[in-house]
Amino acid sequence: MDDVSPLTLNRLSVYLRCLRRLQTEGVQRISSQEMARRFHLSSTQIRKDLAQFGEFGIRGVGYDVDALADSLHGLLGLDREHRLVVVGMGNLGSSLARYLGFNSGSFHVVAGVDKDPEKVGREIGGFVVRHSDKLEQVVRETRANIGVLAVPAESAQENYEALAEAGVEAVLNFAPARVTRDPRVPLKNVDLRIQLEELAFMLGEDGE
Amino acid sequence: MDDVSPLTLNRLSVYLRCLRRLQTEGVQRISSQEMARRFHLSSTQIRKDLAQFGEFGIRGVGYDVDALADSLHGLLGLDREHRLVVVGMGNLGSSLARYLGFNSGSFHVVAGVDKDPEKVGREIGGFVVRHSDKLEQVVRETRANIGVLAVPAESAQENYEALAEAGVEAVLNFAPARVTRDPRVPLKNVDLRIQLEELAFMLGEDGE
DNA sequence: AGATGTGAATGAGTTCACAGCT
DNA sequence: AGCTGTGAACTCATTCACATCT
Repeated sequence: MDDVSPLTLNRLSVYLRCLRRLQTEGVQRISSQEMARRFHLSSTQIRKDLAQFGEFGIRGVGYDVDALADSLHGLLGLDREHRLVVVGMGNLGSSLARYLGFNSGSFHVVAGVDKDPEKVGREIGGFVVRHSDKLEQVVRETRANIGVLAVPAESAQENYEALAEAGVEAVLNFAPARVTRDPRVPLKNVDLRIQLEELAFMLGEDGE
Repeated sequence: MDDVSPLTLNRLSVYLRCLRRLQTEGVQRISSQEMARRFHLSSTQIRKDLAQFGEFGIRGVGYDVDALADSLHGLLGLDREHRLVVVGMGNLGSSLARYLGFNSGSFHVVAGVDKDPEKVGREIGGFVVRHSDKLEQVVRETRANIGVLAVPAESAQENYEALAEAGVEAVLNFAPARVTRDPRVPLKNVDLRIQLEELAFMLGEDGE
């Protein structure tokens, strides 16, 4: 299993979501074409994407919805429980803690830290905010394995490093900043402003 | 100006952010190489990306930071004011309203609606929540031009259509659902679960 | 000299077309 | 007959290499 492009990976998540929906509708088998039609995907691409990980279908028939959903679930690492620690409990951070906390499934927010003593001690989304100085200890105690960066752009780098140091295995960065990666700690950026700016550009382009 | 790939577009946003940072540091001129080095980008790519929109640099010298920032700012449509209406004022929606409200710049959250009468009337992030039935009226009154979908997956489609109907020019979708596009109303999906699942996969892959 | 802007070369990602299984 | 899985063709994106300008 060489390495998988982020594009493929995103699509696998999408496929899983589509399959979940089919499950709720009681669909048991589906062909790539039918799935493509229903969810506006490409049937060839579905097959190519899946082919990277094995043969999940039955020729002449299609895919078993439950079986494929289970396979993708496992593939994406969702059979492990993932424990998130949020760094920066400002507006964005506390919103994320509350929001992601609900989403349960395989992801749970287990801790939050902030360097502002004012915020330390508050209870948000099922845990008590701790001070950033205690990050390493917090990670150890809660066995958090994913860090969520919700700090201002200026302090993104240092907090990423602190998370890496504290022992998390991956970081999701919401700060609008380019962070230099530690090769051992995968990083994904989620930048809301970029998304908005992309939309803004589209508006300008073709007029109404 | 044919049409621009989303990848290029995202990078333009990144470049703009880098330039803003250079401005705060008082840097007046920068070469593509220096910029690439500082922010972990590719110098060729910077030049190729910019070349799609004109000639912004001075050969032998580099780019004027202020001038280039202004150009990108305009290119991305940030000299217009964009007015956002949030649909679905649950956990995610109200968080977004508060968060995006702060981020000022060219984007302002001017309204929010929800179909739950319980939520109608609350004040969040500078406006009073209105009922979803009034969406068209709200859009007209506030001159909102971008819709933000923060509803459950099941109702994403109908609310996208309602937004299109009500006259917004583009939609940012936070619901984890595949929405069928209206060709007149550009749609961008932001799916936090996909991001988390991508990270989860990376963890599984290489072990620690 | 030094940096931009750009055709040409390479690489990545997607689609086509069909062999092969059920 | 119908649908999967996949090499081959194609399209899109990135990188290279250099002519061009200050």
